Amino acid sequence: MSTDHRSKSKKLRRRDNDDFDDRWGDEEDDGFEESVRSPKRARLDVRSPTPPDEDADTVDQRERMEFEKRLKDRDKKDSGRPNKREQAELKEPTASLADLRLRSRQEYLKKREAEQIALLRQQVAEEEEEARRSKEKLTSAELRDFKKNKELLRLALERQRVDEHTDGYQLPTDYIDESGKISRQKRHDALYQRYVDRDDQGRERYVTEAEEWEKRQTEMAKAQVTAPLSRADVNRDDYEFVFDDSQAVKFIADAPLPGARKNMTREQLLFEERVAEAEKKAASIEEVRKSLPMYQFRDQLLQAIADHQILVVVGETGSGKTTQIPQYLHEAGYTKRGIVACTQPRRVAAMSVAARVADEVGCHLGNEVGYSIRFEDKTNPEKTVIKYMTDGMLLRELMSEPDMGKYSAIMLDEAHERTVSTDILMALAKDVARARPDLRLIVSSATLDAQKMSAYLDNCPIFNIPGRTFPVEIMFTAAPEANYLAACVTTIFQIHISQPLKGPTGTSGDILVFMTGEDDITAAVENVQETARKLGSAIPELQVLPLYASLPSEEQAKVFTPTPAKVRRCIISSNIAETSVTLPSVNFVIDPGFAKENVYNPRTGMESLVVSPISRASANQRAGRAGRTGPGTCLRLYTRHAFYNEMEESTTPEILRAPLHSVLLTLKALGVNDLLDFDWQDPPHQDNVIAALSQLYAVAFLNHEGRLTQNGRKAAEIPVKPEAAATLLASAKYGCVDEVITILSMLGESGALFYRPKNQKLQADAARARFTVKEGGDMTTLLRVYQEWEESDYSYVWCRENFIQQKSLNRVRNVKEQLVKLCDRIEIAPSSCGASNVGPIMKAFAAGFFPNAARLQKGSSGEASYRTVKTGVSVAIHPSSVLYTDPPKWLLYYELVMTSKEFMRSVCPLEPAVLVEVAPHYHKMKDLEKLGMDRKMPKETGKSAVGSRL
DNA sequence: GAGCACTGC
Repeated sequence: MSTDHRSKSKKLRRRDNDDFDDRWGDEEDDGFEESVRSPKRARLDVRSPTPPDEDADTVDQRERMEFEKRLKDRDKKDSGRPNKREQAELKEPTASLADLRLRSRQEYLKKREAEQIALLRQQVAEEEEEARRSKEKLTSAELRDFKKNKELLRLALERQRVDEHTDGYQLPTDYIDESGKISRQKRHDALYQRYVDRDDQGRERYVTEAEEWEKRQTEMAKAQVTAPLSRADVNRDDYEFVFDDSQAVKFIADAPLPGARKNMTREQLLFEERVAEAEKKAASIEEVRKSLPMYQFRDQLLQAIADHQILVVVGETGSGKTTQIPQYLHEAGYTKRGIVACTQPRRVAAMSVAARVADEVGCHLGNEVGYSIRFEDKTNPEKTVIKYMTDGMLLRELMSEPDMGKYSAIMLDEAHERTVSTDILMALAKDVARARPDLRLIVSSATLDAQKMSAYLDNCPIFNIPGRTFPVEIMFTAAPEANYLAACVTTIFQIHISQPLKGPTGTSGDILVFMTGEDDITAAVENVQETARKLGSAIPELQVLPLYASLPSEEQAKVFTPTPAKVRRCIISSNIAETSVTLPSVNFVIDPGFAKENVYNPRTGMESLVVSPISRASANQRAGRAGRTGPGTCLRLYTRHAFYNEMEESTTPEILRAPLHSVLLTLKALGVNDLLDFDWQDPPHQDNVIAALSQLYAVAFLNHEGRLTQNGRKAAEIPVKPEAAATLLASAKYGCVDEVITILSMLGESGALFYRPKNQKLQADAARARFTVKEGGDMTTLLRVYQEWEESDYSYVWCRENFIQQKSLNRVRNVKEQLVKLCDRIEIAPSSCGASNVGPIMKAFAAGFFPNAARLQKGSSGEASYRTVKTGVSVAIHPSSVLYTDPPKWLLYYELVMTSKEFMRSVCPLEPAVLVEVAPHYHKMKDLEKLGMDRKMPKETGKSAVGSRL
């Protein structure tokens, strides 16, 4: 086709592969149609070569081709105005693609409605039964719920009846003419009004939605194609990028990730899955529980737990360990002696698993089975016997109850993820177990780490439970890929073109691509969309969706909707899809082998996000995401050699990468005094421990013996970083507790607070500038944002108008409420200094953040450069700060981050005299004066250099 | 004039 197109596609070209593996993109000259289902293709397709939905596909294809032929014929005939008969025919809604899609959607909705009503009916029946059984025990809230459901069911049934009588749709009265009949003409006019177009001679012609779409796409692609593309028209030369064999990424198959269903033929797998599905539908909860791989090991497991105080359980995904083990312990009577706790690294996991187990046990969530996470405690002290909780929550509980007295068994789930909290809990629980022989500790781990975990836990036995996942075929590239973004895009289309839309067992053939961050994800999404657009109707529709944590919720929700029929979905995601989010319809995973990792430098106190290669454990976790609902394929954009020789076995535990201030304070509060000799699974670097300890000493949370002071004990209760806790404690003295609490809550979210849509950057910046309160820098500006939101009565509209993420502000509100409650507990009296009174607030911040002081460097041309007082590191104000354009001589920073360079994020101005006043043990006026003087230039010049920037 | 992977209290 056009050279223009060719040159564009060259951007995506990476290297010429002489020996091309015919598993991918081996088009012969037998045309596109053939190649899609060629027997050769079936080699990659380890499952059935003829998918079960083939018939539907062919029918649709035929309809589509017929439709396209009709369109073409009509275009040819269209030299004169169509006669009446033709016109009528054209106006008749033919089975256009849009119509088909709409119809299938409607059918789907209808089916779904029926299902929902059936569910609701069942629920109401159950509730009525329960109400009969236990009238006096039900709370009024429950009764209200029951009543609501009943009403909902009544309305739904009523609506259904209306539908039955009126053929589903009602036309507005406008479409009914004077005689009371439905006017066909009027209706057609309305339907096609939008699509009336004029040809070059100014004659009217009707354009369907599909045509219009094609036209738009063709124009946008600037392709020199005049007729709409159809499969038959595709000239392979035009689409070099997709069809040129030399451009395809070459993959080599590796031994598949076995899954639990190894050694099964395709037919067996198919059969198994059908059986499983049938079971799921028919079986009662009890039967489902018995069908889990766990069940046949129940007695053995309970015996092992009875015999051994500590046990490592290796339960693969889908084994049901998280839901079943606590129930088994309950059934075996452990809950008579105390609560069975199960920790999770994530809040959603704790909530959803608890809900599931409550369902299985047959109780209301929050009674016998409950969960406890930050901001939400859904347990009942008298009733709850199985408690799911986040690891951090259990750690916090231990501060007031170090012997874990109320628990009879503790299960640390997902311990292989090695969060700081799980690591510390493991060490503490191991210790407590020595003193409490009745306590049972179960640690769940992945296969890879089980040995190490067991060695750490006094060589306790390892209990293996098989999982229920499908095998995943692993492919490596033959040679390293230089540009992983381009390689991803190429691979996506290799899959899309060569693989059937549906998996062999009827599961969806969706693609999941792992990218490092928002930027890459956006770029990849645009690239894939652009390429798909150029190909037009030559390929099946490809729906591309991004997924990452800071994406607005409504955008995120899209990936959880069912993939439409005849469409392949391609989700381009950050690491969020590795553990936090499960996408069941994924059959192909593309793994470039990178992720962003947080690196902390204890010497400078600087954090940075670095793109680094992932570990083998991570890579296998990613691959496993392709085998949730059926056998899958994982395409790794790195070589087998790199996998085994260049990648680490497992991800560096968080404790080796994170700042330790808060962790050490927590440990001290738990009574651990000798930190360097603490029984770490992986001891943190000494530099880091020492840096953290000296910081805690500086804010007087530790005394010279390294013991917790009274303030330190209070600070350990406050879930913010130690400098912030010190600020909060100091605010009582300066009478600005309320303001400081608000600011500290805001600072935690300040990064994700403002959003700047690409097309409204100026408006967003203007809205943001409106909040600026220069005297107190970012701190008072944040205060003002919160206060205005509060005044708007926490309005959603207000957030939208000011380009602020409401999700973030809601979190701020939660944190603030929690801090207020905590202040009451640790006896900090509420006080307020008034919004316009910046002085006390600045003093409180200086009292907590005094180690984070920086001095403007003079003589530096261009951008204002600072030097940190304590470490002498060269840093700059982050451009998102309100002080960026007006840098003060002295300032305090909340945190240091390294991105494109070293930045201070969230800063406030500072008087050096205040620094000496609040921290005389740390800062001496003499030293500060020395810093303020410049060797080369007199003081005045420095000042005017700043002044000239205004 | 920059930009934030993901959790958790």
